[in-house]
Amino acid sequence: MSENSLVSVRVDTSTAGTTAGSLLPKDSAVARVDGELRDLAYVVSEGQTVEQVPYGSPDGLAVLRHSAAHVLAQAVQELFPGTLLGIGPPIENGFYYDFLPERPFTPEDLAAIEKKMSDITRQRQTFSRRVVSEEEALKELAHERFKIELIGLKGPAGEESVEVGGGELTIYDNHAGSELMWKDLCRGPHLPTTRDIPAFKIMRSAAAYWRGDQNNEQLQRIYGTAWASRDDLKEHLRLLEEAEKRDHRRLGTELDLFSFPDEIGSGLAVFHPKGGVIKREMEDYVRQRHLEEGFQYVGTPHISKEGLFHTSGHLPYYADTMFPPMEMEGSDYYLKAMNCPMHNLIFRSRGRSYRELPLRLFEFGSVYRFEKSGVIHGLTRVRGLTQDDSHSYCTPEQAPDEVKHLLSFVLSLLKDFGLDDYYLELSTRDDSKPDKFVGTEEEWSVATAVLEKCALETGLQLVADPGGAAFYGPKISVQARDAIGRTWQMSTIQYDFNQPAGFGLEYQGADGERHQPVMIHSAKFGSIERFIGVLTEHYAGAFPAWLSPVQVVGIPVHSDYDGYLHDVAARLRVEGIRVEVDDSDDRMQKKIRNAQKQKVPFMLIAGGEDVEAGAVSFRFRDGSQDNGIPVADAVARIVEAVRSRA
RNA sequence: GCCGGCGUGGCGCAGUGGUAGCGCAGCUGUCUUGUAAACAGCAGGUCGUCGGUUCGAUCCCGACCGCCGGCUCCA
Repeated sequence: MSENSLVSVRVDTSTAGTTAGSLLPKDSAVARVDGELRDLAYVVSEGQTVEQVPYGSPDGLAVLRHSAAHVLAQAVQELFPGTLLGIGPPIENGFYYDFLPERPFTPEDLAAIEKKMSDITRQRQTFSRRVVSEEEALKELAHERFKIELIGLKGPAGEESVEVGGGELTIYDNHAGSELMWKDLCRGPHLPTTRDIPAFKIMRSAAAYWRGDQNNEQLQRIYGTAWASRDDLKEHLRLLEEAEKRDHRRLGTELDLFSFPDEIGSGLAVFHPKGGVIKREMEDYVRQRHLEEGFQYVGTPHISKEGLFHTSGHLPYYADTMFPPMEMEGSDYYLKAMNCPMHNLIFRSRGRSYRELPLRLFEFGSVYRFEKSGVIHGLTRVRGLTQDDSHSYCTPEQAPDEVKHLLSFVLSLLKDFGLDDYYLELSTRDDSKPDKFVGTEEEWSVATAVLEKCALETGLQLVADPGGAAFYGPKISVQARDAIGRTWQMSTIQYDFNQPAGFGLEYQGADGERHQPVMIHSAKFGSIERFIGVLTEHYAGAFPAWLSPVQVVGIPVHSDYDGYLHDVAARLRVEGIRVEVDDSDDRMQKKIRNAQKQKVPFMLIAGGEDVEAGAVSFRFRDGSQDNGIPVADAVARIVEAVRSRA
């Protein structure tokens, strides 16, 4: 990321032997010397190129966050002697450090730790780098068993972590004056002193498995955020607050859209009338679009005898994530976790001709997945969900066109729901775990090549996801970015050569022979529930008019005009508009406030002036107004806004 | 599933070893005139569930259920 405007110095005879920092402007966090990040204290030699790495640059931020992580660890060890260190890398927006304390941290502990960190930064302790041999490192860090483990893991050059680089081992010492305050195994680089960390804040503590493996010991992780300035920190905290206001779980309650009654069970949502409106509008629209795209609407039950899921191959693989079976009349019945097996039976219900292909079946299929208790999250991770699920049965030759067809269909649908910022992900099999995937290498590479080619043709960014495939075939997924930049897996398109074989699916070809079709699985929203959750956050609850539970609220300036607005409402209602008149005893101002809080797209206000003119006055969600609009025009305007899905 | 935190009227929150309050919402009444909160009164909770400690538990302890933050996982 070396930009032209940044200072770049070539070391000559006169500057050789000085430090990198002495050649750079004050706002440099570290230096880049011949492409490598170095401490500002790095002693340069002739012929080297020294570049500035400002605090606000990506590398500068990573360094200052890493330095903040060190300060955190130092604070923790000063307050809680005996606490062992894990790792402490910079991450997006901040940093964390993992610890093994004698007892987990309390909120009070975190406050004390933050205060101690401030003390350390005020002391202007220097970070100084020291190269050590492996023997020295093992000796100095003998009491830190996690660090010892990392030293043991030190691989050849190229395999690097924040603790141990590929080449040499280094320890960073923190000095206050000449006194050694603390040290940590670290490859660096760091800011010159603890005082140079411009702004930080401790955010939360949580548990994390050592080296990310749930078979390992669980450590206590402390998360912090750190920035190049106080203002940046404030802005970050403001964004977090903003995100919290958009949280679909909160908006779901405030807007009376849905809830999760404890009595039903974890991860099982009920949609209230207002959420039901959104759900129905989405479903109606998507059903219509599927019909237009050549899909046939079908219906299947929620449960099945277990044999079906053995045939599909799901049961031996995914019994863990299915609800346990119910025994009835000598058979075990399972709640379905996927719809494809049942669609396969529809395909197989009679002989099929090549003339019917691609045969496209579609339904809103409700499935149940026993997600682990800790992963359930609002509408985005539930145990009962409805997929807008389709299966296209086609010849292998037709498969590429069908995938392309589905991709463009999916993308146009997302666009209609205001999501137009996305990238694709290609999930492939993990060759090191052949037992998790069914089918031959040949089949996988054919299927993967088809998906990859189609994905690349969209011109969208394509990200690899090795090992992320379903057991029966590779997958393209659409990762959509919402209004505040978070990404969500929405649509999926999967190429499956396995289930057609398992179910013995076949069609009669033009040659009179029987052939096996391939099937392309696709969910456009993914799950209706998740999509509603994502849309809620994307729009911060202010849904476009066509999806709004209440599209128009009539607000009389005085109760004398209730009747007039009821007449206006009736004219809207015959156009299919969801309209209410607030004829309660509240003042007009209160009614506006209520409608505003419910994020109603159109408020129609009427007083004496409007009645005389046969008009109404618009107030929009953004607070702007358009007064004295003739009723016929107002109706037309609202109808148009809804019809155009604007 | 794991670690930690939390669970008080519909919602948001106080609070205490001697069976509970506030704001909003609700109901009733009096009001209502131009773009984000009129006023008054009333009603509403066996303090998540089940055990235990105690003369006595919403408060202390345990289990379970649920929620939250992470980790792991996500066909």
